[in-house]
Amino acid sequence: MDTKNRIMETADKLFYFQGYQSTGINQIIAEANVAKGSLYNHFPSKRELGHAYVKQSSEEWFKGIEEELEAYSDPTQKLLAIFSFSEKYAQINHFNGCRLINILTEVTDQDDQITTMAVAHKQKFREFLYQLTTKIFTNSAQALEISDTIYLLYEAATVESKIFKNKWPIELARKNATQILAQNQIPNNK
Amino acid sequence: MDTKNRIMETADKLFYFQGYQSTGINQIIAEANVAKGSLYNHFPSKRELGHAYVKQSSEEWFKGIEEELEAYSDPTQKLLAIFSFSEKYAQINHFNGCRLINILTEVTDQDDQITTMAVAHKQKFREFLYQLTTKIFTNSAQALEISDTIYLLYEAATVESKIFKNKWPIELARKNATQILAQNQIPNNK
DNA sequence: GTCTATATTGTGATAGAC
DNA sequence: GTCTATCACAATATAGAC
Repeated sequence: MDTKNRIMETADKLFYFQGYQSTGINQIIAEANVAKGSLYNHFPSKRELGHAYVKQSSEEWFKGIEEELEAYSDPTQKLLAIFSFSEKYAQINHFNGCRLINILTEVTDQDDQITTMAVAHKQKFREFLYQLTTKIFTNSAQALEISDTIYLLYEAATVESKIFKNKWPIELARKNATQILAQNQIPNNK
Repeated sequence: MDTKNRIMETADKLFYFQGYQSTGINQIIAEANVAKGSLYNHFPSKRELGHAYVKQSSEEWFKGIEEELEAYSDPTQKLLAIFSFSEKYAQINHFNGCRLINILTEVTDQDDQITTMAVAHKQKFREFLYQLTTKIFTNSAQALEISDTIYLLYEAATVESKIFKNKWPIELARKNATQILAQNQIPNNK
């Protein structure tokens, strides 16, 4: 593997599992077996490496979600499949939560590009859910309310499964999302 | 105000708004107008100051919740009042989220006392909600499912209002919690 | 208890040889 | 492009005067 990829892989592991602020350049170059000069050749600063990490984290996450949803054609099933992805993601990542939320919490500067990119990622996810939901509910206000509720449930599932190191929040979020979609989808034929 | 309180007040402000890892001892003593020796007289290490911060954050939060709920006697109204508290807390704190979740994300060591205390805080909140919910639903399994769902909604509201710097997640969480309680509370008289 | 001064280690970043 | 060596500065923590 080439130098840049070794740096990125090590940075991803350390930024995510050890924390962005708690991880120094020295540790990254040591574990990636790269000289300090080489790192600064590819990334002019730690912040720029952070930007690359955030960009990659977002892209990989959406890639994973889209692959998971590919298996379904029904929008309701697609919407519920996000919780299956959440469970897989959590298991692979030892219940360490969302890369974007984690770094957003660590970088408190609102004007920092890391913050901007993380918020944009979440906004993109909300819109992704809304697009799926409008295929089920034609009323756009109702669709937005339902898609954002599913968004809240998904996010809570991620954060709380990290806190408790357990998948119960994901299961419960999925159950609630299922009920919400079932309640609203078919009008009561009385 | 005495030295210890000045340290605690400054530490609270900086740990919460600037971040625990991003805040150094030097900045705390400078802004609190205290000498380094004085800080280390009261707190033997930064970690111990962190423990005190977490303990105080948890106590203040529960105090705020309990004061908010005092106004109501009906358990359903009490449960919904947590979202009114959330809104007040968010507004006072400039949508900076939960002190416990934030520091939990920054301190990645699972064995650290800060982590343990933050998880215990969340567990205590879950039990608090469960106790209120059992007053409405006698079936304990159903009560747990409903109380944990409200817990998830509350947590998502806090985290997402921090991300978007907006109260819409709190309003939406409250609306969903209202529906869940209404749907289950009164059996359909057909 | 509070202060000044200092010790020690680690940080992000740079210069220049190869 | 990658390396070694080194910079200036900030981190946590300690020693000892008052």
